[in-house]
Amino acid sequence: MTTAQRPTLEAVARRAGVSRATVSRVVNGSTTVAEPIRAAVNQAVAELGYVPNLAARSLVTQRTDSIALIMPEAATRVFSDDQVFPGIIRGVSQELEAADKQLVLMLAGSPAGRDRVERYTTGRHVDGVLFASLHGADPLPARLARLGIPVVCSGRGLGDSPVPYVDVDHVGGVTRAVRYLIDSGRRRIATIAGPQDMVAGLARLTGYRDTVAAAGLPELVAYGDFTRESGAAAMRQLLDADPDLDAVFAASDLMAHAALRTLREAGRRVPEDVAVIGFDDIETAAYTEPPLTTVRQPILELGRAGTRQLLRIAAGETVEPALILPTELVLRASA
Amino acid sequence: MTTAQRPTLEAVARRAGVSRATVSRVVNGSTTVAEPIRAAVNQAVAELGYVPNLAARSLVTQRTDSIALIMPEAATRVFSDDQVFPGIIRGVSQELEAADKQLVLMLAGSPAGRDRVERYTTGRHVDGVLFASLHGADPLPARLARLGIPVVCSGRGLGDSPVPYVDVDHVGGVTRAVRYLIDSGRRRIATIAGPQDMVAGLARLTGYRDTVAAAGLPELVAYGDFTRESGAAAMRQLLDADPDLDAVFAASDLMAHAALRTLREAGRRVPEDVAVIGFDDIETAAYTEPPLTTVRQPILELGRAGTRQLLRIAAGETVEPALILPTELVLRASA
DNA sequence: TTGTATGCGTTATCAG
DNA sequence: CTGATAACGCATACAA
Repeated sequence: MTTAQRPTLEAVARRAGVSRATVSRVVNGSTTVAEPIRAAVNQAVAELGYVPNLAARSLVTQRTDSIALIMPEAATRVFSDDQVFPGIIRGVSQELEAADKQLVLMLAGSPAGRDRVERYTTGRHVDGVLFASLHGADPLPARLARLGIPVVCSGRGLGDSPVPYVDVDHVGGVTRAVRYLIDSGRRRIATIAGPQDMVAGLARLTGYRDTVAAAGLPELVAYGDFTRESGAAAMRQLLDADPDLDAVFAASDLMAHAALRTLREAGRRVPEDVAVIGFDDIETAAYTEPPLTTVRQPILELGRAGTRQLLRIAAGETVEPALILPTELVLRASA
Repeated sequence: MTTAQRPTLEAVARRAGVSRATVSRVVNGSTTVAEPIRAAVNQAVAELGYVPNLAARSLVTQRTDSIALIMPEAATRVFSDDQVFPGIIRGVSQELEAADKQLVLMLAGSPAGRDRVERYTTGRHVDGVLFASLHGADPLPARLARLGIPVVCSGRGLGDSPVPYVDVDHVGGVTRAVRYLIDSGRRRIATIAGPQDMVAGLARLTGYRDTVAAAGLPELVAYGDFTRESGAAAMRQLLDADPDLDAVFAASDLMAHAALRTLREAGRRVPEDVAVIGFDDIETAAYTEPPLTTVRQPILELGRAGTRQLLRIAAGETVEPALILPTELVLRASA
């Protein structure tokens, strides 16, 4: 284990026969350095394999060149089977890579984890914080914002906080889906709603309610938490409550997938007897039996957009308080 | 944007009426501090909301209290639909949380991303590096190890590098699966192999080959890359090559899922005509038509174990060069 | 047990 | 355009 001493600015300076300050200038791309000197320095850097010490740099610059992505750990469990979790991360990562910043990922599950996130972020160990899939009305984003720390929520949080957010057009997507069912002649349209402590759950339910109400149709609601198990249970409830229902909109593809099976087990044909539409457009949606009609949300873009906003704030710009990404109805065989 | 000046050790010291050194001792839990003084310091820390500056600390300690998790970006795409990606991350995250270290996630997709990873890790900006799902014979892990940087590979890399790794028992799992097919009376057992530039792809194919050979049965191989599309294509090839095959082992559940559909489209009943077994045990496996028999790998544990090994190395301990986690055959309806 | 002094590797402010 | 030199905030050897 040869802990090879890492070359410092000083070493490079000696080798190139210049001062530390000059090396620093070259390394940071200052334009006020004579060409031959710059070349000499660059050569020394290459020869020694010099890499700046980030700790030292950030001590003086007050920047860390890293941002934190906070996700409730539940998200990684609930969404383990869809693209939300990996999608957000990939989006964030892509945008960060372009900005040459690091991604510090924090999964806040336990209360201890929450504390840890709070300590870390309030401690200004990162240049900005991106929250994803917030549950309930978390006060942390607003607190960070008050401390002057750049914050963005990817997926709006509950409650009215002054924190900028990006989200997808839940209501618009659901409205299109339910209206499509209505236009296809469905009249007893049920919904499997998502968790009501998340905007994604609430907004999708609202979209359903408003649309069936506007058409003068009755509403029929059961609740799940986006998972398959909960979707199956909700579908059974719905069937019990109204054996004659002829369509169901599920607030997640996972729940829709489970509904498909539950309907089959109950002897219903999809889409002949009951039409089914989901939300997300996970990859599996194209492989269900029958393939699932669903509302696609641009999940990767959600991560990217949130990150872009965050970087802009960190750069001192001001950004629009809300950014809504479009959703799209993807027609397959289930409706 | 009130950039409230953050309190430093100095400020706490003044407030508590002691020296900086003493505050530092208390903050770092040194036992050689008199109780009343400790109390006074802790109170001052609380009142001022003091949080240590990590950059300053790591400048002097030479530690960063963070580790990097490197994943080829392809993994997040290919595995977007299964648990591998989120599972590893969750496992790593859990173990890191217990150790109070941060997770720096790097998705190395493009060549530029690779360079970035290399610069960052060789620059000793993290206390250790965990590689996941290596493709090909990446020289980076070995190079880091030579530089004295703690490294572990989660999922063994190709080639014989001296880098410690943790992996699952691919061969054992596949052997059990194929033997189960043989014991069920299947005689024309095909396989959809994974990418041959990854150990996961290679080892699973080896397990298949050895087992059918030992039983004196013919081998029938088509190749995929773990994705559904590739699985569908491979299944068609297989059917063309041997319309009478009566079983297929797919090296991933995604490919098995696609095979299920392809078989149905080809008029085969599963499991009556053709038995199907997958590998991974993703959540979707329980929801396919019919539910998929598969080899379960402990993916979360893979992340955890890798992280534990890494932390031990970083702590100066030596660890076993290889750690193999058991796999398990999960019987459902498809075989 | 506590305080003093030093240095970690950079960037930034000033002279020259 | 370049070179001293002073912070940045902390941990630690050493002295008291």
